[in-house]
Amino acid sequence: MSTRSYGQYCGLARSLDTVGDRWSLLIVRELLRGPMRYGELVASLDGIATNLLAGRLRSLESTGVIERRPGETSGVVYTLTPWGSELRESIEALIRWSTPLMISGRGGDSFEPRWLAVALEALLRGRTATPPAELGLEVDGVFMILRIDADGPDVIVEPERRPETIMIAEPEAILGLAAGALTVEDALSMASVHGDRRVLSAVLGGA
Amino acid sequence: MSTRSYGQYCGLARSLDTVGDRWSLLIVRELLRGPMRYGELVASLDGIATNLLAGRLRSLESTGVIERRPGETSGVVYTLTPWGSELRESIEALIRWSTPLMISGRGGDSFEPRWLAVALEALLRGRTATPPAELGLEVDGVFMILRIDADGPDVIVEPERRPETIMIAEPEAILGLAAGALTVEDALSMASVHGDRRVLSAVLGGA
DNA sequence: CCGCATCCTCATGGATACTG
DNA sequence: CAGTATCCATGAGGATGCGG
Repeated sequence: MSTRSYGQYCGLARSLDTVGDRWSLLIVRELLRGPMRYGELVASLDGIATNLLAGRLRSLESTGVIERRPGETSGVVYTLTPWGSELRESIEALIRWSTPLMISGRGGDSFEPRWLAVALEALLRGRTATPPAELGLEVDGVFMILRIDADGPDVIVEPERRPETIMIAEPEAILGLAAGALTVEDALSMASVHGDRRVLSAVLGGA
Repeated sequence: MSTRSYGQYCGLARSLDTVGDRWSLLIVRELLRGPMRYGELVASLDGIATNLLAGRLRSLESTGVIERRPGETSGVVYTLTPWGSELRESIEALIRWSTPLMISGRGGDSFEPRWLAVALEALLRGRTATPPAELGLEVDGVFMILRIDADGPDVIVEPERRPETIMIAEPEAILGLAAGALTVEDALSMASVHGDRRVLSAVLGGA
């Protein structure tokens, strides 16, 4: 379908032959948080042409990165294969690398809380806590829980319940804190916190 | 110059805005092993149009990924900035992900020993050895030393001296062994080894 | 020479309309 | 809702020219 192969017997080149075209990795990013329908992908990847999305989905399916499945109720849903899920490592590495690009601010770009969930897990990967610590986050009107326990970080978007400590902030403040580019004091000056601020430090602050 | 921005306030999208166009990450891969001249890049990235290479180099320089410097004797050399070097993590993750794409064999693709050096470091990252273990590799007529010590793996291409144990093989056999997709016996049947085979197991074989 | 810039052709991406 | 079909804009690939 799309890309010409680089024709190089090199792992990077072959990876890029597979997921290197425009939009492909963003599609995988969306599916990292669970199966999605075609329409949801169109909505989330604002601006993608529908023919391009259809082409990418077919290409990713043919290379074994994603699978088409009958939906629970109707239609089809797209999901990552086990090998496709292993792209999480690469995607998280690129997200960590992007820190200087992100702390410069949102500008006029669009924003989805789901992207923040992926980014927080990437930035906090390797961090563990016993006993588990939970922090509520309200961003762009969407509520989520960031939990760190012995298994590492995990973000739940739109959970049923709400933890005691809650931070209401712009994505910049939360990302800056998680990336270590902002002190807790700086972040607090850009946010509103209810509950115990020590929880905030414990979860999002430096080690 | 090139890419349209995705317009998303997401670390992955912003990373791809910066290094996501065709050839960009392959240029970074080349520079991971040291500064290179324009002509060397043209030769190594077989198939890249010269105007494209010039454009990518300008773009990568303007975003702070690489730097132009006066060469030791004459001309200019391109080198990674510290931030650019941090792409190693992402590139190595993509290389590890490519394992299924690589063990299928070389096909008609071109091959550079330098790419194997990067791949071996990616696949063996995290592995350490005390005392240090050294294995010589001869691939495509090029000699290299793979050394694993307390700091992790390191590959030297075209070294001065030669270690005692040397494996002469196709890249597929070496990669398959390093990736754990081949047993030592299988790899041996595809290769010729001089010296102590236990060194081969210790360096390239499973833990 | 080496380090690009120009020119031309064609494949790919982008926007929108349309259909099973 | 889940895509195709169509048409235009842009970027990639290849050959060649040119200045320091």
